Amino acid sequence: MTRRYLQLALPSPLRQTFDYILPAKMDPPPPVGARVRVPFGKQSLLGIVLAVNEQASFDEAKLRPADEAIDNEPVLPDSLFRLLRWAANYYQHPVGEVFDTALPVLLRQGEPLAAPGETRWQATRLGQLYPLDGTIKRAPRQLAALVTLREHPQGMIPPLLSGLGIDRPTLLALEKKGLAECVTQPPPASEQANASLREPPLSLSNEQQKAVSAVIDHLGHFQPFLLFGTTGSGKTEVYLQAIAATLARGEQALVLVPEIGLTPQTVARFRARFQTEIAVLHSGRNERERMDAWRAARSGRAGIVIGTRSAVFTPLARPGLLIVDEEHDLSFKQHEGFRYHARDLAVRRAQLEGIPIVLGSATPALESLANATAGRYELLRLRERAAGAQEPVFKLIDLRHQPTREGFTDSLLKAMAATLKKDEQVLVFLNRRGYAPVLLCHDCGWHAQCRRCDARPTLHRNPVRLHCHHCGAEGPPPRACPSCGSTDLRPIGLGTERVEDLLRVQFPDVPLFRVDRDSTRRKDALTNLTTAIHDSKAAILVGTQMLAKGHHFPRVTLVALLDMDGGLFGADFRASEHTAQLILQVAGRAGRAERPGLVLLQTHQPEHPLIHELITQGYPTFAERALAERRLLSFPPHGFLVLIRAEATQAELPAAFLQAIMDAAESLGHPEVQRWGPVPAPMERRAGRFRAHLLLQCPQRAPLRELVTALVPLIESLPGARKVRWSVDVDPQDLS
DNA sequence: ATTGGTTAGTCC
DNA sequence: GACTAACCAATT
Repeated sequence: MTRRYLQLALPSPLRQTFDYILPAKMDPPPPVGARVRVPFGKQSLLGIVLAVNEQASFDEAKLRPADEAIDNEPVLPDSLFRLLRWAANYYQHPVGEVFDTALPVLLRQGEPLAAPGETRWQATRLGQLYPLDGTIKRAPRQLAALVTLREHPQGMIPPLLSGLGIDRPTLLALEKKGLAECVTQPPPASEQANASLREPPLSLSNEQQKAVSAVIDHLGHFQPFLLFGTTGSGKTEVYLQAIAATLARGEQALVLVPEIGLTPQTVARFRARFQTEIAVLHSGRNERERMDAWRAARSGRAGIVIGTRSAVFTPLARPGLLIVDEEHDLSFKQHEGFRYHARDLAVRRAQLEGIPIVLGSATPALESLANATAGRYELLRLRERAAGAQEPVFKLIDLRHQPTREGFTDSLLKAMAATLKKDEQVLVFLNRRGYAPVLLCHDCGWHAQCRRCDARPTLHRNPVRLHCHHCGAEGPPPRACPSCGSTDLRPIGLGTERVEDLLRVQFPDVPLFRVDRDSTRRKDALTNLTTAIHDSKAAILVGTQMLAKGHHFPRVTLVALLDMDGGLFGADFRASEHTAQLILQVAGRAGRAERPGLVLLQTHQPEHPLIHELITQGYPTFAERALAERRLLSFPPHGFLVLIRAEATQAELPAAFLQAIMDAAESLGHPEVQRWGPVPAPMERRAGRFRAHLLLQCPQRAPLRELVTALVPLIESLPGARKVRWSVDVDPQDLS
């Protein structure tokens, strides 16, 4: 009798799999994708079976037997299992940690796959065909049990079986012979996703109808769509009707939304339309709630699954449609650990499942636009705003040679007063929270500096604090200048708190709502603010990008962008793309109902081609220009990037380590891959650690992937690898 | 001698 | 990452 071996993915940062002896008691062996408990050093860990092999790939004398099988069926469907293995390879991340990120915490701790009552016993294929007059005749109880199971091909729940006098040992004996199995089965039709609607669908414009039909025509086949529709053009209704068709086929839909976009309003809109159970997955839910939602999705009970980034890993019993809303949003990329991009993985998943995927945005990522132009995605345009709503009008206010009061020009204040007088609302956007970004000594030029970062802490007023937004350090501001003793310390620059103060003086009788991370920290604060805003007539809303995403304020007719100049000249190659997206998102808040909107942009650069082209020609023209620039530089999507980061408390270590990587890479060939660095990170010191980068760049994906695949094992064996924190970021979203 | 703190190596 | 054996240095 030859020994067999389990190849496992274990939750460990080591980029390898581990082999264990398959103990005799595990018969039949756990299937690929099942959880197994094993000893690991002095610990006991749960691993995922990647393969059952006839041979070990490790010194057999050192192998230990596995302890216990947790499941007798795979935890994930095959498509998802393959997605995760592919992702571990693509993102060069340890496969064990990849599975760890993808599975609910409770499942990783050994919680049963099925909730109580969800397991069913059934005859296996062999059990269906097995001759009843053969050897089993000598085991009458097993024979009777098998006959009963054969009569119930949809499976039987344990209480029903014990009611018929069939006990567990008998069933286990049948299982051991491979004649019966205990599985978590899709629930019977009565419990399955319900396709009927609670409320009738809205009527569609021609464009919307075309989009819905295009998606429905491809149900059952892989096809990516880019749904490019301006704010208010009714993208959500397209999703809803495509989902309705998916449910009608008895299939499930998975909807990914940005972190900030998963508001109770979003979920409420889905609940109002559909009869089916909706599973919701986001960071605000506790582990028990996540586990329940995960099970509802996996069992097929929930027809719709809505969630943020990590929900892309939710198993579906009958996958039918994938949707990524606001697909350009940065929150789809994980910025630590397993640095996956949920939008990209969603496309890959749709391909593995053989189902359509819709990427929706008013301001698509340049990558997605390029994919549409290249014909890899089918472009669905929604140009008209719904129900007669009009496009907002943009106007630039030249900040040069103009007196400003705390950042406001006179013409802006006048426009605000006029709007408020009509009982309409004004939205003032400034992407900087706190009171002022700098605290400066007027006598000697000293300014406050974070002790652990190369950054200035932001002054907050309520409570009065100096707060570093990069490392979280905070403390009271000095009462006198530490350098010269002067008490003339002045806040320089604008944050939302300061704008709030100024506007309360300027418009004392108008309700003012500030919406940023600080004002919405308390539970339900955001909900309370939005309802208060909806209940107000004239009002001023001051806020950061939190205001720009996902919320509808029908009374807002004037949007003021105080200062977008900062974003335009950011060092990062995506800075202008993100700024353009932000400008249009904020602008999209204006005039959504029957009232037309006005958008005022204050800028020192009124002739800047980006701003000018964006507001006169629109996003597609801007995108064309931006894509042409990217092509010249071989930046994404006309080239591919891998960023290797290193950080350490000692200043020289990161650069030295990265230089060692450069030297190691020398012997690996692939001269077509460009290497930049090592260079210090844009903010060299952050949270007390010095940081440096190495950028690998190549117009083609393949050579870059080959180089990185060969390089990562070399990095791991480098002597300095344990002295610095390092990471490999495939397709980095930013180069900081 | 004992404790505490760092370091290098293993984990199948 | 978790764990440990090995080492060194300061503390009793």
